[in-house]
Amino acid sequence: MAERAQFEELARQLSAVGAVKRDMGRILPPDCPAGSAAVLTLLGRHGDMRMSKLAELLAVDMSVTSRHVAHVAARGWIERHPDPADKRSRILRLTPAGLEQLDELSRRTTHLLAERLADWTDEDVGDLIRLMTRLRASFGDCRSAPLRLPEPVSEETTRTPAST
Amino acid sequence: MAERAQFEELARQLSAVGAVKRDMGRILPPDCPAGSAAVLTLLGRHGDMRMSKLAELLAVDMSVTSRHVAHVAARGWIERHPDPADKRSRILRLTPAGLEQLDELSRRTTHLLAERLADWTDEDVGDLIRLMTRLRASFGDCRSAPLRLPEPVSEETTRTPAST
DNA sequence: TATTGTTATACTCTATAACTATA
DNA sequence: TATAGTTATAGAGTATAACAATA
Repeated sequence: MAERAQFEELARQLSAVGAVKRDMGRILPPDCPAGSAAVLTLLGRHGDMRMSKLAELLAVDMSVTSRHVAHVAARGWIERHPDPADKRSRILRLTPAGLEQLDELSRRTTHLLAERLADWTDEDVGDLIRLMTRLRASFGDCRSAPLRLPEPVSEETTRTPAST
Repeated sequence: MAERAQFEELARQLSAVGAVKRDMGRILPPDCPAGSAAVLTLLGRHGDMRMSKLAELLAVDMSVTSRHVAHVAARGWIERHPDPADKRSRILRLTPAGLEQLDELSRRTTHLLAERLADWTDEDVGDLIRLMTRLRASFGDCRSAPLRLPEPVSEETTRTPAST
């Protein structure tokens, strides 16, 4: 168990990491704020899903999810299909334009991070990712979905954000 | 240098850490939102300072700092003294009531983190603090260093022109 | 009656720009 | 003219509550 001073420092770092997030937000494409980018990213990683599932992954209220999704859908980046199994639900799916947008997002964030973290080793970045993932999990975050981040690109037919 | 997939994952974690921050925000005392808490914390940690210095530590615009400070001052948690060396400046100082509020803040955040991170070792927390601190340092003065974006792949996008 | 999703409303945080007071 | 700080305005993100459609 850590000490009080450490917890206070962690709280400070959590508060201050907003500056990094804002910096990332400044290089987003036009009409694609952070909320939209998160929607596209999660759909790209986890595939088609319902609103409620997306809200869970975003860890925000469904009303917030609805707004972000409406924004993204209005720009043609996703489509909302009726769920044959439950007419109340809507299945979200990336469009080809959405895949392009997602690729542009990936290119920009990758470029920014590669520049800012030029002196970080692969292991440094991996450690930070692992600890942040664990932090979210410790806060009762249901988002720890089986994300096959490692390298399972066995097939290219599904929506993978066109990396490489 | 890390790889693209790693950078994408880090971007996702940065986006998602907002859920943790919101969870922390929910246990703040009445009339003390996150912005106010950050002001009190930084004054408690670094001692009396001017607005411009506080804005730098907060990593937000001075106008934002001014609003937070006004909120905190209106509740009697800090005082704004004239700077004898520069009459444009104001020296910020915690009041006894501010110190009490700061202690309450510390108690609540420590309690929450101690509960959420019950299975974290002292070293785990230290590693996360170190890496987040380094992350912020690597982004440094992100506000004054606009990033040059790579050229879009094929289509002509409507990006902000030149920006110079 | 419960659940899925949308919409209305309000609040927090932030940046830009215009403004004042002083250097 | 330049700087420290304030205020007005606008935009993004979020949560709560009321609502509609379906289970």
